[in-house]
Amino acid sequence: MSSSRATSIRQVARQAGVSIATVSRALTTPDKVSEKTLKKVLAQVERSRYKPNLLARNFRSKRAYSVVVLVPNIANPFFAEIIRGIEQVAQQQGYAVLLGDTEGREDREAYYVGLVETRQADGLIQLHPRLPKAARGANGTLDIPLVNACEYIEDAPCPRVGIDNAAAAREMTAYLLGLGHRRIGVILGPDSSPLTSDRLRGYKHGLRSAKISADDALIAQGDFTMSSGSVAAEKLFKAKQPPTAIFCFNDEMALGAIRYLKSTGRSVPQDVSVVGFDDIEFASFCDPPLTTIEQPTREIGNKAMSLLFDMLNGGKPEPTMHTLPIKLIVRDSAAAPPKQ
Amino acid sequence: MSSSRATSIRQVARQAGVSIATVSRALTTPDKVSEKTLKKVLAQVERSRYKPNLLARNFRSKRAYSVVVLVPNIANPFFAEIIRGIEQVAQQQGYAVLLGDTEGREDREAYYVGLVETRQADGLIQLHPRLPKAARGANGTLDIPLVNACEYIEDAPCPRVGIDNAAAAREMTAYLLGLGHRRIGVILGPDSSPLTSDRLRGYKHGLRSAKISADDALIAQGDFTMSSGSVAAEKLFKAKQPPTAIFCFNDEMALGAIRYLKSTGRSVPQDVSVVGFDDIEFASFCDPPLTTIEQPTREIGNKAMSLLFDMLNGGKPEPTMHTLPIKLIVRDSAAAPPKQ
DNA sequence: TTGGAGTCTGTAACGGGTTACATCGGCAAG
DNA sequence: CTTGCCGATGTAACCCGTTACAGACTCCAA
Repeated sequence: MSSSRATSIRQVARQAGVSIATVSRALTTPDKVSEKTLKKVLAQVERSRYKPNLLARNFRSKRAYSVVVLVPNIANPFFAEIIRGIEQVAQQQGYAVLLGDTEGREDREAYYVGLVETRQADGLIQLHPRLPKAARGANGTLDIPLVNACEYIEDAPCPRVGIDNAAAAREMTAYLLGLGHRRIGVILGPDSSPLTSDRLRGYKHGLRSAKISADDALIAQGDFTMSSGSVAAEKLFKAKQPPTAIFCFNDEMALGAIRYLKSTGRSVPQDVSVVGFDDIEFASFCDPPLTTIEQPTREIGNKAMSLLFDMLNGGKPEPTMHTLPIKLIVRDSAAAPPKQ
Repeated sequence: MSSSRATSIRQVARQAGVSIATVSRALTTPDKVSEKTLKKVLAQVERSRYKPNLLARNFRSKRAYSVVVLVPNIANPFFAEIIRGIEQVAQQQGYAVLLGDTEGREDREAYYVGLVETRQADGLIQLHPRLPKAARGANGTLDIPLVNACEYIEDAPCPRVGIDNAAAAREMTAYLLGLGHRRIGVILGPDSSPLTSDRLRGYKHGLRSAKISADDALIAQGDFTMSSGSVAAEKLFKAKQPPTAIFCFNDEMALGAIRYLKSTGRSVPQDVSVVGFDDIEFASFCDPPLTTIEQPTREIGNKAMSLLFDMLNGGKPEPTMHTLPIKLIVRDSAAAPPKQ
């Protein structure tokens, strides 16, 4: 709060009896300064409680040393974990993380892209499936350094990091088939999400491998919220031939589905099996503990930030996909189907 | 990505045939420029896709237009909601939010305080109960603009926003007493958290009003995690006279307690009532839906940012407490105690 | 016609660092 | 005793905006 102007490098220089260049060097490249001078300068820095003004430093170096993370909803624990991963390596590399919770609104998205365009931030990590309009340059290439995580953007000209959603869904489907299920319902994410179609493809592939044909009556739409899970489950169970297992494309919807099933007196997994996707923290604490797919959230975040860092340091923005491994977590929400 | 240097205000000025000052004025104080010139300048700005370098602007104005939010764990949905509230008004006021997830580590805390000291950020909102060492100046006053939210800091010389924890706990205790409970256990948060002692005081006050004396065997320690809730519940129920209701000082611990109780074959709320605190999103979706205290998270965030904004604009850092109202949310996890 | 007020515009200083380049001194080799 | 090299230091330009101040011009009243 002290309204007195902060000490500047010039004052420190004067009081230490050296030039400002020497002070600057003492602080940023100490090996370019003789030991004697270094000691003298650092002592004075200490004495006058000098803190370099990073606004000035960053201005000079044309870097903000911060990156924006665009996320649809920070209150979603899955995204939160990824952000922790991002922040972890950002901090190691001297970058700060600007939180860009868009709450799904495009104007906010544009606002945060604007931060990069005006150099308040150096790059952007996107957890959305959608490429911000503003980020796409005239000729189709990227205008700003951007990395895409989790939800991938179709043919975006930027690095992506995530998992093999199709393979994961196939694995889960195979697991349910292995338990003896033949009618497996799915609750999808929103249409706009490419990973929904990947997971759906994996699911269908899994069924096909077991020579089971997909049935549209077993497919319900959700939007990754718990309440949508309840609604979708209800729809599946109002059909003529309800499933014996439900594969939800995220854990929240699985929780919602379980809630609906319990409310109708069915028990999980005795009557119906329910599995999720993501392995959020609550998945292991709900009742019953959820069988699900664990995503390497930390690692996704770490990797995304590393990739962005490379781009910021001259790396080419190669549009390669970095696939990280998932793990099937077996808990108690899926079991063999009830005997007829 | 374009490595070509960005267009500067000088180029725009030259190409528009005016001085740099005129361009600057056209963009920041358009009413100081004649209509004709304004149009000419803006046209050129448009044509050359000029974006002012905010690094330079901020440097000049000695403001970073960003604030740090220090949070112990962003993956905690309660904190996430508060951050959303902060971000909402930050954006309105032209500030960016730097995420400071400390993961409980002091070095990270110091790092983020450093961002403010070096002017990469203008102020700090703290969701921790602890005042960062670095923030406290020589004479006990604050060195940096700081606002404290949720968890308050004892005698910190800064504005605080939160709820009346004692009153909330008293209300919840009264509710349980009203249902007929006489042996009400509590699961506390960590000792370091002042709000734990406030809630405990409210609980005891509630009991006293009903002429019930507190029993230390009914008090168990937790740390706000789900697993600690399970452990604490176990401790309470291994005692000679277990409680008929448990008041957990947050929802996660309540979920953990419920999980333990179910694992021992007890049902909630028929055998034991369990209530929480915070009203996180999962509270309404667990089984049974949790009776709890709703905190006005959005509003806490909004208010905290407004207060910080005022401080940054010359307001005095008055150490006043801003108390926001809570609401008792009755769901299905508490009922009358079983008849003996 | 002149003075003065008011509007618009331009010149240039400024902010607080970094860094290219120049300078200086010491020391070893010739 | 030079010369040359090298490490340490200083000088000053530079980054890109904002803004104080001054100058030019218009318009109107005296």
